[in-house]
Amino acid sequence: MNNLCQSFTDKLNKKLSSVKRRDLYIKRHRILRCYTMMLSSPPSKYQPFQQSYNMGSVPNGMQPTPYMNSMSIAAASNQVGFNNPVHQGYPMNHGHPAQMAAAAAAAVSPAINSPYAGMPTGVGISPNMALMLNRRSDKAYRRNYTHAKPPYSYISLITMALQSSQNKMMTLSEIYNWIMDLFPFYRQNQQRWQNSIRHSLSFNDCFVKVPRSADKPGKGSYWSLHPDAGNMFENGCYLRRQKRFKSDKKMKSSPNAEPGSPADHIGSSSPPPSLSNPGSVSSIPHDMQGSNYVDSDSENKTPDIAPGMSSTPQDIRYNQADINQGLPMSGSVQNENIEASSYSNRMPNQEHSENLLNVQQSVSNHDAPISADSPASSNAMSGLHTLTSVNEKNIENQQSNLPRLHQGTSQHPENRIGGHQDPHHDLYSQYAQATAYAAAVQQHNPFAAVAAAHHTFAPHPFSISSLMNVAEAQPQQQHPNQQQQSYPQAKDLRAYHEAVQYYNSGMNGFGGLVPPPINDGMPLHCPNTTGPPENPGSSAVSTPSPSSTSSLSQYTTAVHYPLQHSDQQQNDLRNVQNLDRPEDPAYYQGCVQAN
DNA sequence: GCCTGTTTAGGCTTTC
DNA sequence: GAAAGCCTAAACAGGC
Repeated sequence: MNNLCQSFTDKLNKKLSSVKRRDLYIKRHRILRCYTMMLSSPPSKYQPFQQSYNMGSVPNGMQPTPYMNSMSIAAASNQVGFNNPVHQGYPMNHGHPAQMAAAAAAAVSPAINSPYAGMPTGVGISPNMALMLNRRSDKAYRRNYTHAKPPYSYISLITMALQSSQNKMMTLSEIYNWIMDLFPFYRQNQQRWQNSIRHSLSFNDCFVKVPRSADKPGKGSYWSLHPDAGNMFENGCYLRRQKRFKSDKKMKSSPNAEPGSPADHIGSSSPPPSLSNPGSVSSIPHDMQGSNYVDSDSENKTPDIAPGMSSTPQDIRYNQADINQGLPMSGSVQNENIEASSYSNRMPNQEHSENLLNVQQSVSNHDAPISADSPASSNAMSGLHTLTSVNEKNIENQQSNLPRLHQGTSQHPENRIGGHQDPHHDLYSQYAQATAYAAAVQQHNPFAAVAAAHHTFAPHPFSISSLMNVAEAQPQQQHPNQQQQSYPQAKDLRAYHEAVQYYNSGMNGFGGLVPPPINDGMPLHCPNTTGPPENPGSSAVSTPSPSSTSSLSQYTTAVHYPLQHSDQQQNDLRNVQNLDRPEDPAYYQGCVQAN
């Protein structure tokens, strides 16, 4: 009996072992096929990665440094993931040289040790995969993504920097620092790219020079974005402009510009108000500025919009200029500033903007809560009630648009991700915003209403909002022995890495196939099969943290959502990945890595 | 001298 | 193939 049991157990174990081996083989085979296809198409020379140097070699006549030697060590450890320290002295995770070995070892277990742990987008890579990649003669694939050139153009970088600035303007050196702070790649060869930055600033009409104020002496002028250039990167995706901005004439005072408005200070010697009051500028989230799913003729309509959900650049400019004029984002409530926001050439939505101003001003001081009985609160609620009817209509519009979220593949040019359009993102984001705003209004909560109006829901993953929010969400730890660096807080590069993957994914029209969702060699497991919310208007709308799994899954969805591929390509993708996943974004909510 | 800003030129890639 | 967008290099001028 014992022998029988033992025999049975042995057979069972053998069978299980066989099954495991077979499963492992299948998994590896799938992965191999995926990457074989992905790598089979020769990368374009235009892809910035090819310009980044290979590990173990010295590019562009640079002298080899200990740092580069460290990179070679990491390369020898098959570390193709993102665990490499960026630079000695930069406060990145694993950034200390003494942690090099640990970082290299961490490459085989990125889900645990990586600063990007939990990323469902396959940032890690298994030793087998790394070995496979190393077999390729093309050394470009053995690069450290941390030091790969970001996929953003210089114009994009400048735009991002300026958008991230509180004043929406920066000096040249501030732009330099911002870029170096966010992208370690640009901490080298500074002369080269900084020359290009200066060239871009001068050459492109989208950037305008703003003279310094008398009370802020210093070298160089401030640089700002041309107000009409606000939609260069339509939906907040900064990978590449859709169309170059051309100004007929160098920025002059526009007919609608009032003295003191940003436009009026271009080329003038008087300082814009934001210079003397740095905290005075609010901003409509850039991610919503370019949302252009609204009908094209909406410019001619009285905008039925919620704050921050303007449909045209003109509306945005007006709102933002209005806010810039009169709204102190910090400090006490100043009702008199409303008076300062009156324009001679009023636009149709001026009243709307003033209502928003009214609300915003009343709630802008978070340090001094406004009591329900205070004039400020009354003022806020007055403006809020005025806005309510407008927003109810807007929410209806959002709801009517939302079903397009689930319509699957669309080949309309505006829907191409490759064209930096992601209507799914825009619709969902704005619907979420409208819903949250409406809820706040219904609750007579001006604080929440303003927060909702100016909150970016699920911003474009490569927008400046995503970059900065993710960075803030993960404060960096500094080594106790580390000196204070010139870059006070190196940004988390996760969004950048996501952009890198997006760039390589082929979803932007630059070639290549979508890489499989692999993390440490294992396919992702998506437990959420509940599909899209049946009632989009329900409380299902949430506001995921940019760094949350949910948010990242939305990104994953965006990347793997085969919008612009042909049927054949989509079939190829499915065959390669053998995943048979539904195309509905909601399917991927809450994806986690399989054990 | 260094930094900032402008301009010109050439080359590459992608799109139409 | 042309046009557009982008990158890189370089020369030059002016200001600090």
